[in-house]
Amino acid sequence: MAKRATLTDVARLAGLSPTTVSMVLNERPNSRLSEDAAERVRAAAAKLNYRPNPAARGLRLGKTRTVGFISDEVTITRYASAMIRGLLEVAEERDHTVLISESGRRADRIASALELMLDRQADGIVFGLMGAKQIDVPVIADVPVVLSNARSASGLPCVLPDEFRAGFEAAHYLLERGHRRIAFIGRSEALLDPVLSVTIGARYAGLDAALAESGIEFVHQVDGRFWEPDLGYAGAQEVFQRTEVTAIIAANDRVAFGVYQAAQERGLRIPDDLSVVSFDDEYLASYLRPQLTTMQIPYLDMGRVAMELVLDGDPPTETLVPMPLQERGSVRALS
Amino acid sequence: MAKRATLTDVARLAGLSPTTVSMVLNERPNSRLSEDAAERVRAAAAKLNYRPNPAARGLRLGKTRTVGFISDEVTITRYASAMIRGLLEVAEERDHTVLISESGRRADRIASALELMLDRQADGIVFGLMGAKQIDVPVIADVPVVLSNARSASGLPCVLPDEFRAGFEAAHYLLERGHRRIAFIGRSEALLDPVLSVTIGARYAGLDAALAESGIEFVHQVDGRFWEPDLGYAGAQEVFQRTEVTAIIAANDRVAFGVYQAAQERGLRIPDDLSVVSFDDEYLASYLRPQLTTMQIPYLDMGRVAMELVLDGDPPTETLVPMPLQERGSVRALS
DNA sequence: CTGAAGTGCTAAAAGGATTTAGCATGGAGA
DNA sequence: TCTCCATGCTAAATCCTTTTAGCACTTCAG
Repeated sequence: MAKRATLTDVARLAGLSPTTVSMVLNERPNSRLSEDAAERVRAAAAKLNYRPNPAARGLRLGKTRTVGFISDEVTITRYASAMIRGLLEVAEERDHTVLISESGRRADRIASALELMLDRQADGIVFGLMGAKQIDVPVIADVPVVLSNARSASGLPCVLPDEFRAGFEAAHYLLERGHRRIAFIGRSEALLDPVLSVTIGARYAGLDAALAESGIEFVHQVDGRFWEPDLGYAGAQEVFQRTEVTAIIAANDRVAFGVYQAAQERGLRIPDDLSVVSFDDEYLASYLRPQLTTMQIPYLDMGRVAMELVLDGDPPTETLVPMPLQERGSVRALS
Repeated sequence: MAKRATLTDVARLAGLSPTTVSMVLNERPNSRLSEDAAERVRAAAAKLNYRPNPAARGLRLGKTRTVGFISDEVTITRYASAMIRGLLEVAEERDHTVLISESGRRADRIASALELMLDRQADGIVFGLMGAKQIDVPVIADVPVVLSNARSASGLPCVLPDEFRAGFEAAHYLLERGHRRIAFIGRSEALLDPVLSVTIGARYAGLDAALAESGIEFVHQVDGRFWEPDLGYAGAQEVFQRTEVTAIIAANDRVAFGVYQAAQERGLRIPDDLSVVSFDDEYLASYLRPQLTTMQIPYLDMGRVAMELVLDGDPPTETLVPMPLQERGSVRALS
């Protein structure tokens, strides 16, 4: 593989100066160059397969066409990696690349990841969290910063899922299908703390608003802060003992998984005897049988939007991304 | 935030030349500089919070301390993102950063992702696949390339899980605990095609070798190429109808998930009535109850090893990474 | 006493792109 | 005829770091 062609090589071949070549290739607005020259430049560049040297360009421009992505554990866990896909998609569309770094949520590691990105002269920075929480990010003046699925106390621009609407729609979906005796598993005061979640409150509020609109309340609610299958299993058992329901809303898919297990043990068939709706759309949701109807956390779109905001600059304080309903087989319409 | 200090700024403050500063900070071996000068340089650098400009350095050196990672869908799916964690860990230890790009397994997209990385002057490239398959990667002379969880027809250096040993150990684990009547679900001739998998053959061979060592054979095997819960469910039903077993080896965790469902329906309790062992260690494995004993695909370590090989240069043709046994609750020792 | 070797440091070039300032040329207007 | 302006292009500076070549001085060996 021959050495990479430089601007000077192109200029020589085209019989013009590097200045001219640069101007043509960058299509500078106010440079009145002849169409003939432009044509020769383009031909020469193509012939030599010219690629601008990013280091040289970065040195001169102070821009690197690079965006840094720092996350608590988005990259490295399985839940939220769709966020990266969104970031990468947009970056590629806009001819940027993405530098990735992990850091827990320990402030010092965040700071050092950030420093790394700034050292590398990233043109912008996206912070992404797996769960929508509040984080402290050092404020930086130089480059645009956007938080994806997170909020900061300092009011940095952020992208969050529209949990209120999702909560509303989840409940509405059941109500619309005639359900009136509905239980909820996973209510927790503790989760209203922004350190743990900045969106759960909206999820609750959306659910409650939908029920209120129909003039009803949950027939039973199970408190629970740790949203794992255990909670769903025990919670569903509690529901079955206390009252009769036609539907259960689970705080997330893992809780719903537990509900499935409890239902099966009790001989209840989903969705014939019990409808289930939940939140998140983890991959688990499509493995269950019947597959789970759930409100998706839009990691992909949050990634896309965050990247767009960073690249466009001047992002608004808060951007909400819709959580689409994944309609599958766990809900039955009552006649 | 004041403008970033340059080498010249440091030199001025230290009362020395940029040359000297560069030599001190890079600790060049054969430059006999006074300890006094070195001390002054370090003090000045610290005071100005000097960070070398990576673009300038990259321009001069032709190195970027950057490694490109191209994958089919490792980043963007949930299964294998631990590989990235491994890559990032090692990169950080060695003061490198990772550029990430996705591309399906379509040759043109791979080529363009590769071109992107070379454009950006990556010092090395790692290709990572979610499932261990064969891919065609254009051979490049300039930079080291390592395949992680993949093999190429052209014999590029690769890192693969040690499936033979894993197969052997999985079977051995059951045999050691007194199991003799064992079924296997997920045998498939078709999967021996390297386009679909380059490791399944070894997995089978390891299983067979362990049984052979004990002088027995599987009491029943279920063929199946698509390793989803359906196969496990139907396969287990088939096993139960045909014969009596004390243990089932599932081709992967999703198949095992189906086995769990079939067992539960039939009133068999795991591990009391039926032991289950499988492969992969997806996160599903720890959600099942009882949790699944499974041979882990070592994505993290494959990532680490691949990055180390790229950074060290001159990687061997094939490196095997052990697949650790995740010992959980799905196996019972027969008295 | 002279030449060689060693010491501690620096000037200047190189790396490849972008950008500012400005050089010829030709035509239009006075 | 002379000035002015537009046109089409280029020389040279700039971004920041690394590296080569070498300067000026001292010490040592012969």
